[in-house]
Amino acid sequence: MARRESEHPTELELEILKVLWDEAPLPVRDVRDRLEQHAGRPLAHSTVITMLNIMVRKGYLRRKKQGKAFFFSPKVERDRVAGGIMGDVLSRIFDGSPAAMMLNLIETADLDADELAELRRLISRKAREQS
Amino acid sequence: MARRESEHPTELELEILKVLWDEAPLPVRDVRDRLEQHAGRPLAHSTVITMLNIMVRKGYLRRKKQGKAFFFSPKVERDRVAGGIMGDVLSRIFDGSPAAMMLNLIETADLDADELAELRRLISRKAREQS
DNA sequence: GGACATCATCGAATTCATTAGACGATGGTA
DNA sequence: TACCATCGTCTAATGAATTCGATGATGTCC
Repeated sequence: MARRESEHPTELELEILKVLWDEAPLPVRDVRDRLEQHAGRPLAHSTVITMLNIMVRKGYLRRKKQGKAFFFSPKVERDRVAGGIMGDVLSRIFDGSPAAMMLNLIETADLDADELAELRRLISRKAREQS
Repeated sequence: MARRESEHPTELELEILKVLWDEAPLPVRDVRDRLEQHAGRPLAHSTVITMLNIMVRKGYLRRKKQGKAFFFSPKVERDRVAGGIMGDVLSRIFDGSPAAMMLNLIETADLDADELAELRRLISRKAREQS
């Protein structure tokens, strides 16, 4: 046996999603251009089509014919994908402890005073919402 | 062409690291047992050996002969691996914005008041350290 | 010493992710 | 209409991750 299909977008899939979250629907050619510009990823036209079709099959994208070409749009929300990946990291790396994850974040990411203040603000707001 | 080797431990590699972070050095047989017990991952003996050797090659583990069998130990620290993965997610998913990452964490992970309070405490402490 | 249990090496099979060329369809244009 | 630019499908190659059997080396015990 071997590995099962990943339950989250793979790296290239994520790059493509980011392109389409920024702007959609887009035809293959434009996706290809933006991948090269923004992600520094020069790919053959057919490579991009293949990826896009796979992503449609996986349910990440939808496609619709406009004129003679297909246009692609995200079918999954950015926050949902991010949340899925975060939840995965949370359980797999930090054994489900948000505090451990957060601690690692504030130690690893090199945060300045403003950023720390903003994080604290976010937490306070969340705490108020809950009570 | 195809994908380059992952710069972080893969899923199975991470399971193995977790076993060895808990207790090391361990011989293959014990690693295998713990993978089955803790991670619900029943693998053939040779499979585990293969993985362990790959991980030695990648620099994740070191091995030493004790008696007739090899014993394996982590060569990378838990915090460093976690930090590497977090940094990767931070840049790839959240475009390098810790605040965005944090926001997602506190929205996604279902945190109670105590946990929120602890997170705030962590941030305050970090802020004090910096000033 | 010989049988049996242990342990590691090697090679190989599978599957997913990535990459792209060959080829055919289609529509516009000279 | 004949040619060219576009666009999509299909097929296939490569490599990483995972999985394990066959095989051989090395002890241990009676």
